[in-house]
Formats: sequence, structure tokens, C-alpha cells
Amino acid sequence: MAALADVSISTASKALNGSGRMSEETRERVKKVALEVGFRPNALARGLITKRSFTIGLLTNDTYGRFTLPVMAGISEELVGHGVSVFLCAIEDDPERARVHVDAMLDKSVDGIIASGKRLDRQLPVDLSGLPVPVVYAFTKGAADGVTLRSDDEQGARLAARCLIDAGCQRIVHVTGPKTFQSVRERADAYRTAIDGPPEVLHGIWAEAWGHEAVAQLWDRGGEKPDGIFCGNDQIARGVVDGLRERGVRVPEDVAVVGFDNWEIVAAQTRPPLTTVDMNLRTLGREAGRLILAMSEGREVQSGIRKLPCSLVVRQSCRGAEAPA
Amino acid sequence: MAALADVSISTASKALNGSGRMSEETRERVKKVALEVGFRPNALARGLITKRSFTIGLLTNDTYGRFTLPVMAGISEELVGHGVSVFLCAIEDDPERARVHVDAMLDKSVDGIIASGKRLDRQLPVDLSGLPVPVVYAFTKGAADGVTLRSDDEQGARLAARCLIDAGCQRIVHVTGPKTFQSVRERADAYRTAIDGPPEVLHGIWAEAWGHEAVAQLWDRGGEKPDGIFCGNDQIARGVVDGLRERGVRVPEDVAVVGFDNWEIVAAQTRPPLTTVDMNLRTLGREAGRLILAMSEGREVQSGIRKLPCSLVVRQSCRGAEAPA
DNA sequence: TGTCGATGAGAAAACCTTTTCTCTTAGACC
DNA sequence: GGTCTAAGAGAAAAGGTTTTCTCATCGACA
Repeated sequence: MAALADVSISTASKALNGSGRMSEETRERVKKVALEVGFRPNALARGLITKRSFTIGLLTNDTYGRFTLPVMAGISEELVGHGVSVFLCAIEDDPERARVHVDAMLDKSVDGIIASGKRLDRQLPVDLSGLPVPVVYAFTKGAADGVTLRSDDEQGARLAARCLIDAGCQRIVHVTGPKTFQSVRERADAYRTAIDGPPEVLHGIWAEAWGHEAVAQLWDRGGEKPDGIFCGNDQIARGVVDGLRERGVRVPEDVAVVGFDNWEIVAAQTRPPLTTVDMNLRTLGREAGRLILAMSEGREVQSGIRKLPCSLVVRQSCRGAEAPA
Repeated sequence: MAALADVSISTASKALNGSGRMSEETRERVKKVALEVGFRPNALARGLITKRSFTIGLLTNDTYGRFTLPVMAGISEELVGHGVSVFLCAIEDDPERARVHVDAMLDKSVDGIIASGKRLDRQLPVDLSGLPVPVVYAFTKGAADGVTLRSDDEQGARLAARCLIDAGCQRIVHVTGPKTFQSVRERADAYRTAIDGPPEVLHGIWAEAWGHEAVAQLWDRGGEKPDGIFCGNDQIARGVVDGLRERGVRVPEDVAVVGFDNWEIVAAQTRPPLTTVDMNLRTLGREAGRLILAMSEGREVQSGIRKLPCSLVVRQSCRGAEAPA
């Protein structure tokens, strides 16, 4: 203990924590010695008495990490500066496993839990209400009286529609995922009210193959072809773009395409690279970190659902106002 | 404390931990009460005295999570049953951040650290030797005298080559990433010795575009065309398959293609879906968890590099012996 | 000179376990 | 009947901090 070099153990503690009363000279001396010997207080002992472990848990059922990873990065980014570490617990929709992880976290006295997932309209397979620690739901359905953070899918869809409209599209179709997803319905609704012409929504699965299929449906039938396609996610968009290219339809000259998710690996590798809506999950993660920190420090945080804005990442599949009509 | 219901605090502890001497009847009674009241020992207090926190740290510079996520899943899977939780620390090749995270972990008395990354021939930007806790390197370059786990890329490449040969390919080309990657060189070497005909290795970048480009190079020049292509990763393979399809070359009938990584999102969405080499990173993660657990319990673990075998995931781009020559 | 207040610093309790040591009791053996 | 041993269970220390309380000293004021 650094106290050996100077003073009593209690004075040392107070000096380092900026509490207690002592001469400025003593305080500085202790700090200096502590720095020299590289003294680092034991977090376990500290946590035992202060009831704060500087540790939070992140629970997620998004095994693939597509959504959780950016959220995680944001949380960690926000919290590492405060000395808070993050337990990552991947549960695969397995209530048993979820329970084990939650218990393990509680045993370790986490200061809070962030629940995250891959769908905004599904709860994790474990009840997190009534826990002795604060909980923040980030990109997953939360308890009614909980603190929930989610993307503003309607605003995101408006962004996409606006981009297509600005690019001069007259006839915009929406090719998206299963109607059972709430976010699909929200985006579709926003799309319907945002465009001028008659809306057309095609529901399918979240896969490239569905993008192809949708293009086939649209082009093989008679009548007017769309000149703008808003896709429910980047995988579908990629399928659509590939399908169009294979038919000799130019993107974005003949048909402009906008995706959703900004999943780099898909969006950036598509030919041409996709213009797409980014849900800013990293920012959402930061916000979740900020909130859980506040709550763990006892500050009041208003419960309810907070929608965080999406932004548009313009690549080449739709260039907005740049591209002449 | 559960002792209230029965006996002294020390007897209770001994009863629950299976230590000490007492009548079987007492032991059972304590256990029963503990279960009833849902008693869970405080991990902080326990860690303070036993010097084991049942916590390990996972350090990675693979922000995108392509490699780390499966490794992480494996580690977690292996350890959760032992009550061990995992701190995930994402550092982006930032030595400063790495240092902060390592310090935070040490403060929290982690029982061990697993270092992971995205390249087998690069160290993390922080020196983990001489730490007061055991370290296991998983899918990243480790210290010379450390315990390192990696995939057996040569064996994986042999698997790929064997699949193409079995499919009847006579002229197999290897389209891969930059020569600066050690794994690229290892795979290329294994490819060279595995095939019968004269080898041809094309180096480029890790992108779909390079796959296209390579096909263009191969097909636009005169002379004999390959009938089998072994790609350095799935992205390149996807580019190759797309390039071939656009030229009217059938996969796998005219040219069989094998990828590397088994990155579901790419491999399964390719048309046709890719046959590819899986590095079994989840298994590697499990093994890392097993080792760090052993080491943290004081068991001796032999240092050195352990290569874990890859396996072949057969989809449709190369059907091995099934496809007639 | 005596009392009061402020200031600086240490003693000790508390946090919640585990673990070692000690004590009591009962049974066995001579 | 006395001594020894083993069994069963509790007392207490230890682990490394934080925090409250107490104590000593000194200057000021009456």
C-alpha cells in the first residue's frame, strides 16, 4: 500500500479520492507517491463498500452481431472513459441461458444492464423488470415503464423517399421484408405518406434472392416500370441492384435505389455502391451508455421510448438532387 | 444472510461450498434454505478473498466483429457454465485505448485475458507479457513464449484444393489477397503443393471487385482457361462467381469455385451458394476459454502455437466428388 | 490563562465472504 | 472412570478499500 511511503491508509484513501480534510501539501505528496509506485485501488474491495462495481452488462440475442456490434462499440466508447467495463452476454433466444447470464451479472454487482437485440418489436426471452439494478433497452422492445432507445424508422424511411424524390423519381416502389416486423410497417407507412404517386409495397424475406424476385415481378409484368426503389434493407437492395443490372437497367440513371441499414459489407460492395439509411447504432449505443451511467449514479431518467434519428449515407445508387431528373 | 434461518455464518459458507466438516443433515438443511430464499453469494466479496473474480477479459482489435464474434461466442459458451463472465474490450489499433482497457481489467482482477484479432501475423498494439494474469492469444499473433491458438490455414487450403481436385478440376488457379498477409502465403504454399498441375496465384485486395478483376484477367487473355478457382476469402469468391456468371460461365459445371472463411452473409447469398473453408472460430473460442480457465486455476498449460483444423462447408459452387469430371 | 473552533490526520468500523483455528461434546478404548 | 480422538459447529481473522468518528494541536478570542 502506498501508505507505507507516507501516511495512514485512511489519509491516503482520502487524498486520492479528493475527500476528507488535509493540507494541500499532504494530498499532493500522496498522489505523487501513488503515481510513482503505480498504485491502483482494487476494484473488488472498492465495489464491496461503495456498491458500485463500474461494470455493466450487455445482454443481446443478436448472435450475428450485425446490430449489436455497433451498439456495443458505442456503449464501450462512452463508458471506458468513466472506468466502466462491459460484460457481453450473448443469449440465443434461450431463456435458460439468459437467466444464467443475468444471475451471473447480478452476482457480480453490475451497476446496470443494457438489453439489446435485433428486432424492435420482440422482447428478450427474459424478464428484466423488478431487477435491483437499472435497465436500459437499446434496439429491442422494452418493458412498458422502462427506458427504451430505438431508431426512428419512419424518419429514416422519409429520408430514403426524399432522396429518391430529389433524384427525380416519379414512380417509387418499396420492396421490403415480412409484414410481421413492426419496423417494416413503420417504414412502409412513412414511405406511403412521403411519396407523391400511388404507393406500392412488396413484402418478402430479408434476402438478396427476394430482391431479384421482386425485380422479376416488377419487370416481367406489363405496364409502367418504377424509376425508384426503396428497399427494406441492404441485402434486398443488393438483390434488386443485381437484378436490375442483369436486365440491363442502369442504376441510378434508369432506376435509383436506396437501401436501409448501411451494412458496410453489403452496401459498399454492391455495384454501384448503395445509397442507404444508417440507423446510427453507434450513437444509439453511446446514448444507452450515457443513460445507464446516469441511472447507476442515481440520477433520474425519464422513462419511455426515445427515437433517435437515422441519417442518409449517399453513395452511388441514388444521388439525390445531384442526379438530374 | 441465510444463516439466520439456521446456523452460523461460517457453517453456512462451508455447507454451500462443500467444504468443512459437518453432518450431512446440517449441510442439506442449509442448502435447502439457501435455495428457498434465493441466496446468492456476493462475487465481489468472494473474489476479494479467493483472488478469483470469475471474470476474464477479451481484447480485440477486430471492430467489425467478423472474426471476433464467433470466437467470443465460443469463449462465452465454454465459460458461462463455470460462472465466468467476459469483458469485451474493443480497441481499434489504438495503444492508448488498449492500455486503458487492460488497466481497467487488471483493476477488476480478471482471472485472465484472451487477446484476439483479425490477423494472425500482427500483434495487438499493447504488450501483454509480464502481466500478473495468464494470457491466451486466439487468432492473433502472440508473444513468443505465450499460448497461441490459430487456425491451420495450410490444412484448410489443402481441403479446398482437394475439393476442387475431387470435382475433377485439372487447371486450378488461386485468387487471393495481398502477399503481405502470412495466411495468404501459407494458403498459397499449401495450394501449390496440393494441386497436380502448374500453380498460378493471383494476388489482389480482399474485395469483391478484385474477384471480378481476376476473372477478367484470366478470361481476357488468350490460352487455356481454369476449370477450378480457389479464392482467398468469400468476398473474392463472390466477385469471382459473379464475374463468371456475367460471362456466361457456369458454376460449378464449367468452373468450380471454393472460398475461404464461411462468412454466412456472403457465402450463402452468392449464386450459387459458396462451398468454402470454415476456420471453426467458435471451436477455437471454446478452446481458448478452456485454456484460460485451466491457467487461471493454476494448471500448467504448454506454451506454443496450436493449430486447429479447418473444415469444408460444401454448398453448390463446388460439389467435390459428387460432380462428375 | 482558559475555552472554543477549526484544522489536520489517524483509528476503527463496515462491506460480505472464505478459511483457519478453537471449543465443546460424545464415543471409544484401556 | 479417565484419557484420547474425532466430529460437529462456531469465533475470528483476513481480504483492500471507504467513511465516519475521534483525537490532538494550534490559534484566536474573551
